[in-house]
Amino acid sequence: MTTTVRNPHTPTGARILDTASALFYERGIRAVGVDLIANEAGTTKKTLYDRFGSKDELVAAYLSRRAARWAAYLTDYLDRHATEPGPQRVLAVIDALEEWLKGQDRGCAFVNAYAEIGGTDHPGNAVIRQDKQDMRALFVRLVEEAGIPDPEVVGAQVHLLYEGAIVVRTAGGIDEAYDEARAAMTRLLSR
Amino acid sequence: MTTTVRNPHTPTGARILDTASALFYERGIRAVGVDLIANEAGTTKKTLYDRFGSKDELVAAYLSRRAARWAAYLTDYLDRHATEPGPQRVLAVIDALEEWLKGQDRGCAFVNAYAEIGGTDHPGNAVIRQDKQDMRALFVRLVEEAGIPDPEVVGAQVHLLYEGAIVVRTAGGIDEAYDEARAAMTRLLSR
DNA sequence: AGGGAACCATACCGGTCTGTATACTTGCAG
DNA sequence: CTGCAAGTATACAGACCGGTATGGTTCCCT
Repeated sequence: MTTTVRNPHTPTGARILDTASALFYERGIRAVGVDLIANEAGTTKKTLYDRFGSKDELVAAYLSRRAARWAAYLTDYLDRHATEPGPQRVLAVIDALEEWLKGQDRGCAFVNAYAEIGGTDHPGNAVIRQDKQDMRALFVRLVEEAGIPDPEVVGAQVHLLYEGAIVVRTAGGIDEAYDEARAAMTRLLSR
Repeated sequence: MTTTVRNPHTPTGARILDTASALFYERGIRAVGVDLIANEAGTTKKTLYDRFGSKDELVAAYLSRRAARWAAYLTDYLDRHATEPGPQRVLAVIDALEEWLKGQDRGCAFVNAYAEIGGTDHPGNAVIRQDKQDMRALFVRLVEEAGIPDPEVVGAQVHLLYEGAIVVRTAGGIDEAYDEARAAMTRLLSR
């Protein structure tokens, strides 16, 4: 009897996840079928299910990896563009976001995923919630390191501006959202 | 030859729209099929298509009516709870939102719809964009009536907090989001 | 009287959905 | 050399998708 431990970390598994990630983000989760993913990845549904077990778990893997990639991108960006603690380092999160989403109009992958799976028992929901809490914690930490009073309060408020800016920019089609967020953050971080 | 002008404003048409609205909001657009809508509304697909022409147009009708209802609800709420112009009337928009979404976890219908149809030529996209622009214009007007300088700038900033609060509250599961938004708005509206 | 809007019931269309089954090949590690 | 993970190819299951076709009934307005 062989227990066939599911291991997505194979060359084809990686190709499947890459393809699925691009399609899920670009078109939405329900809009993309496993047949399409397998074809575009140059493999078969059999292998997809051998690697990921179900579409839901593939979706969860997509969200997890996107969260990890964004975290890595953001950390790197901050270290390269705003080394010193201070308000500028908080604002630089918006710079990183703008760069990360440049030329795209699909907004936040987690907000989009929540629209499709929120309120269900889908394994992706934990990832979504975690991403928002992580972003909040990051803002609190940056505000604290900037030596600003009440970092818990101010960090949370700045986080709201960050999330609002993505929504307004993408769903609202308002290009100035990022600039507005930086200006509002500057006010909240002052004194 | 009869030109059969499509008119959704019939008793059954209203029932279809009511049913579809509840299902679309609760489960998402692609997750709900026209068969289910017709059954739940106690009618047939034939009548659904006679009234609305296509699923896309039914979705657009759902979004349009939700925008109209929220606008009416908000106007009424403000007139009853914060008659006088001033910062309190701006904050009351969050009160109204909290009441409007009370006991629900599906957040903003327009953000959710954008996640599923954004970037396509779906007729609902115009409604989504319009809703965000209307909310922005409302905030600018309320800030202006409050006698606060730079209402265009401050109104836009307050709008970011509003949109951010919905996302953080629902997708992030953070209950304090509304309180945080009111506190941040108070700071942006001061002096 | 008659025309048409509104509605119900049912069946069908081609396609897509997630997921499984069967059977085979390749390459590597003990 | 053998056992197994990883992969390909193809077919199928059963449900559901949006949308159309056919045919009939009720009721109102002219």
